[in-house]
Amino acid sequence: MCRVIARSHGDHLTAAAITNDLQGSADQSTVYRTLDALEAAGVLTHTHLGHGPSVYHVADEPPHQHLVCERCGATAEIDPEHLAGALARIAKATGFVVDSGHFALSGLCRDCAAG
Amino acid sequence: MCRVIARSHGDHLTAAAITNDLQGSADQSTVYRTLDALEAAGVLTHTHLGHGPSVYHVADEPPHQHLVCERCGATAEIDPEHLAGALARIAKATGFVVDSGHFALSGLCRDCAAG
DNA sequence: TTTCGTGCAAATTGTTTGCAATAGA
DNA sequence: TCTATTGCAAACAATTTGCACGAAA
Repeated sequence: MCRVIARSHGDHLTAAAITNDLQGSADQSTVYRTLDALEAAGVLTHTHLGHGPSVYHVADEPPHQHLVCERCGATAEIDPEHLAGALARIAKATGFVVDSGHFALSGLCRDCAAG
Repeated sequence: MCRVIARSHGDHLTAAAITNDLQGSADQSTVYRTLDALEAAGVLTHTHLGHGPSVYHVADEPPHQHLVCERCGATAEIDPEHLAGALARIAKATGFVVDSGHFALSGLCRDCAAG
């Protein structure tokens, strides 16, 4: 299973996709348990892209902020720096340290916003 | 059911809470269907606070941005203006029109961040 | 032998759907 | 009567759990 994840470097995999890639060599509860362990160990992180399943990716990738279109499901990745100033201000005002990457920002992509 | 929602003005109710408040006078599928209809009509909106159920609130409330602590579940509401500049920049750069209120921002509250 | 990792199946949570019974226009 | 709204139960998706079995220390 680690091979599948290593091979996926740069990708965003769902637990189901991994289970599937493994073609029976590990069952879905094992996949979830392993994913949990790897995440606790700091090797992986997961992100909620929207309503569907979470996606996992290796933690040493450059940080990125996900955008998901509510209507068509299109996704984009942006530099989290875009939010840094706002999040710093929020931290100062409220004490909350926001991890903006954990949940995608949802909205409308250019096409859906235009349509 | 509309009475329950009207009475809740300013609150954030889960579908389960509404069903519960209704004490059997409407079943959970009816609640979801009504919520959908009211949302399509623009009367309500829903927000994903994190992992649990969505919360619904009347659409004419002043807009607010939710913050949820990943560790202890504490929530806070802030003025969405904090994000306006960043979101405008994102829109300009990517075409994405972000609806930051649809998903809460997750992170650590002051206490959990300190601990 | 004692412990750990795994598979399997079943439970959980939040939400949706099919369908027949019912209420309204 | 024809249509729209319900309730009920079952389906669903994503994830978690209980438990017994097999491998490994």
